[in-house]
Amino acid sequence: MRPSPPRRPLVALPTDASARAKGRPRNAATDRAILDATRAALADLGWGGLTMGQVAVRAGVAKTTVYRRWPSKNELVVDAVADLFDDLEMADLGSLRADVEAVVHRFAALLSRPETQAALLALFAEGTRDPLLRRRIREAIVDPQKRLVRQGRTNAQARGELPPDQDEAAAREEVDLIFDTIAGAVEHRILVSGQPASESWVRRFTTLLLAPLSGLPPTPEQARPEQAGHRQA
Amino acid sequence: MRPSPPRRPLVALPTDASARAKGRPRNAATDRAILDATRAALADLGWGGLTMGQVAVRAGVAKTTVYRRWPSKNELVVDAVADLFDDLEMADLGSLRADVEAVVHRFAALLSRPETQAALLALFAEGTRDPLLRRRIREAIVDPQKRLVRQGRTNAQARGELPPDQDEAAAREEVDLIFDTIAGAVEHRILVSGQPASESWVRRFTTLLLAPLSGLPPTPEQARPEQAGHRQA
Amino acid sequence: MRPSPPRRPLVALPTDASARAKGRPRNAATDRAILDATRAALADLGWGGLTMGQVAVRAGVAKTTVYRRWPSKNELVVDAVADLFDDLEMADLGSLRADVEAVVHRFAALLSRPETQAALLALFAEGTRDPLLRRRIREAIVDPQKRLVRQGRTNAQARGELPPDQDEAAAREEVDLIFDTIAGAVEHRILVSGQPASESWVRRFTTLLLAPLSGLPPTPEQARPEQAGHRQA
Amino acid sequence: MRPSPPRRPLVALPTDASARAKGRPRNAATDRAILDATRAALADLGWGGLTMGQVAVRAGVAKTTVYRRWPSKNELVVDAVADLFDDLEMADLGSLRADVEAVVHRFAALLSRPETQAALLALFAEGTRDPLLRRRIREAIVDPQKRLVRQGRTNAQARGELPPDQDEAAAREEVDLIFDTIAGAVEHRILVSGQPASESWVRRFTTLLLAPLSGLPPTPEQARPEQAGHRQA
DNA sequence: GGATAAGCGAGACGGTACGTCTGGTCTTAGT
DNA sequence: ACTAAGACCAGACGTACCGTCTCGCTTATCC
Repeated sequence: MRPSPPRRPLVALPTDASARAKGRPRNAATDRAILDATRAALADLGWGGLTMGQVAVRAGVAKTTVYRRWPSKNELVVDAVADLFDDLEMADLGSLRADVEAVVHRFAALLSRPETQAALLALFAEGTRDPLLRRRIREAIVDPQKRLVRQGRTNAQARGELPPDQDEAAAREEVDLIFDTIAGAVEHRILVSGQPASESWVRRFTTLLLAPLSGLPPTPEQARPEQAGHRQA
Repeated sequence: MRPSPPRRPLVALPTDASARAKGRPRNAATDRAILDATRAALADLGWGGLTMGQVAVRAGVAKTTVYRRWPSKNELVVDAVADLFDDLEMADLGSLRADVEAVVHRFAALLSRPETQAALLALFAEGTRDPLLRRRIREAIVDPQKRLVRQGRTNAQARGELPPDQDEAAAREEVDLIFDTIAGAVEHRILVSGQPASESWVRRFTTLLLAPLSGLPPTPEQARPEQAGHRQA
Repeated sequence: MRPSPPRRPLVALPTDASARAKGRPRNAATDRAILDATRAALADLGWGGLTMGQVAVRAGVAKTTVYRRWPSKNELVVDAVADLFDDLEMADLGSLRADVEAVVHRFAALLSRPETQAALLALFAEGTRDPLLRRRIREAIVDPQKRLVRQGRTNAQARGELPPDQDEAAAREEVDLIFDTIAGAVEHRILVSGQPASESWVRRFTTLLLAPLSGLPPTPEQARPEQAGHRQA
Repeated sequence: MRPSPPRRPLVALPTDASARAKGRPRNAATDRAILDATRAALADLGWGGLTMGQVAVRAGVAKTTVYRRWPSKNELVVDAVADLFDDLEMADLGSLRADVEAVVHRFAALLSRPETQAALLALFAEGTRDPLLRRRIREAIVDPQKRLVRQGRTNAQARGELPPDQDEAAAREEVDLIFDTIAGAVEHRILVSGQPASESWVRRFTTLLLAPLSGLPPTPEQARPEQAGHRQA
């Protein structure tokens, strides 16, 4: 759960624990209720149908109380959705391929939830116009996922499947590339093409991703029709 | 430009040239004016700021006239944006790598236009809830791009860079995978991460895509720190 | 009923009967419904409880429709209340005293209606700050009453009870004085002191008003305890 | 300044000097600050613009503090305005006419102050619906003025200009009539008609009021155009 | 060439949500 | 007990668009 600082939810919050806030303190349970209501409303009504008033009603709270904590629908949804992404974790299953497949599956599962579907692209679309929102999205939603890529990399390096980083900047670019490719492909597959990230699709996609790692074709049982000597266009 | 049938712009349009419409015919220039106004408004105001009323005003046309031709903002924007994608073409530059890089560049250029940025993700987001809209998006925007992948494949097969298709279904799955990967990665890079698809990024991404094609490392100048010696391991 | 011109309800309305209004014409019945709803709401809820939303609901009309015709509560109430004053008429009962008593009674009756009570003073209070509103109140509500004084005067002059006007300006000042005195006294009696304008009170008040007309005491049956023998002292 | 009882400013205030209040005593200066702030805000913003919050801010005091002392805007304004009326006093200038003119002038001067204008009619309007408020207005504002009429009467009786009261009830009715007439006429002149109570107007109005006292026309220099034998309609 | 029919512009209309404001109550900490 | 500060609920505010409708007018084809 994103914290909900007294006045400026977007900036760094020193919250000088010493400086006790004046006046009546905010009800912490209200934050949870609002975020839950937001997710429920998103799943029910979609992005377009989501209104601050609806959220307030569902949370059993006055509209002003919602606005006091989140200045707009965008910020609110960022936080509501970010919660969903907090659960993502990198598995360490003993091989890079297994780890990648696992994370792709988890990401796909997340994108299949109605509240995520309703919110994610709409949020990205808004972020396109509003740099502040984009930054917030990045911090709350995108970067935590990027962390997974980094961690998977580190794990693989520890196992000797990948060489250690030599150039810091190059490593970062590599992570960005891998990340954009994974996230973009899965999102496009599920949200735009509207097809599920099936077992087989995930296997093929992982094969594509890992191809640079070996001059050899992947192990036979994963390589299906497309593998015969040439893999793709 | 999408044609604009008298009543049902979404379904097949017989337009039995024989059955001449009764009453006063529609002004064809109005279609163009509306679509242009839509794109301009998108670039200026973004998806959220775009309203049918604004479009009408900018097109110098009555609101009813817009509604008569497009039943809603969604449909209107699909058509307005689809026009932009009509220009995409597959180059035939003599090598698969060159062709891929070229098409990625063109796609990236398209996604950098303000009207595309404002519209594309928002449209996809709406499509998430409305299957009809999703189908329409697919037909008008996504599939034409998929065609590029198919064509690039065919070209490469003609050159001998790729083997001929053996299994129809497998080939289709292959195309889908490649397409989702390219489209998703570029969209994510530009629209979500907010970074340009630089020369270098495109090169590295293409290398990733084409890796399965060879047990050999890519040409030296593209091979940078991150893979040195490990591609073949 | 105050007319309700298409856009500027406050200014003179040429309404070049020739220049047919563009667009869909307003529904005339809606004007009536709104004004009726306003009076009903005033009587039920008082000035403070009256909201544009309530009026709209009671009139079975959208809030925007109310705002389209009257820009604010003030203007709306002016018109709604003005209707009530349209009924006031000067009787011609054969004597100035009878005429005055009749008009005072009618005015008092008007001020006893709940909708008038709720509205009149509140309206005057607002007029205190807003010169435009004051002018509008004067035109729609106050002046029509002043007309009664003038007409009563004319009638009395015709009967020979009053001498003809000699000085125009003086006559106007005289009318103003009489009018402010009558209106003010009745309003204060009913609305501030909260006591009814009883038969007896009206008689005594009329006596006070007409005293300057004669050096003689008023007719005996009206002269009651409070003046017996002392008027002439 | 109205005293400010610990809890119930509306009811009788025993303030048993013996019964010392528990806890921290109220700051008496705060009462003054709040009432001053109320008058200032009234003059600046008018009745409609006046809010408890505004008053609190201007008085440099917490909203709760205001509410603790005055349960609502109405009560607060009654007290704030009542202060203004405390200054009214009956002069004793040697003749009834002079006394009446003097008191009318003072009353008119009071009604010309912005804070009075903003408050008085609005208060009366509210009183129309709320009997408790009406009573409070009467006690705090209206009755003190009525006292002036009584006192003027007594003075005039002492001088022999008026006969002594014979019937208690009749005298009271007489006072009420005179009072409603004076107060009403001046209020209407200034607040509704929006014209000043000029020297000349006051003279003519006084003449009207005093006419019953003599069968003779008033002294020549006061009797202006309108006096020639007949005074008015 | 007059009937018929649709296109078109203008604006009324009933709705819904907006984001803000105020009122009045409450809940804290500090005096 | 009191003040100051601010959270909180409730609900009105006036505005913006929505998508539909009702007009008067125009512009075509068809009989």
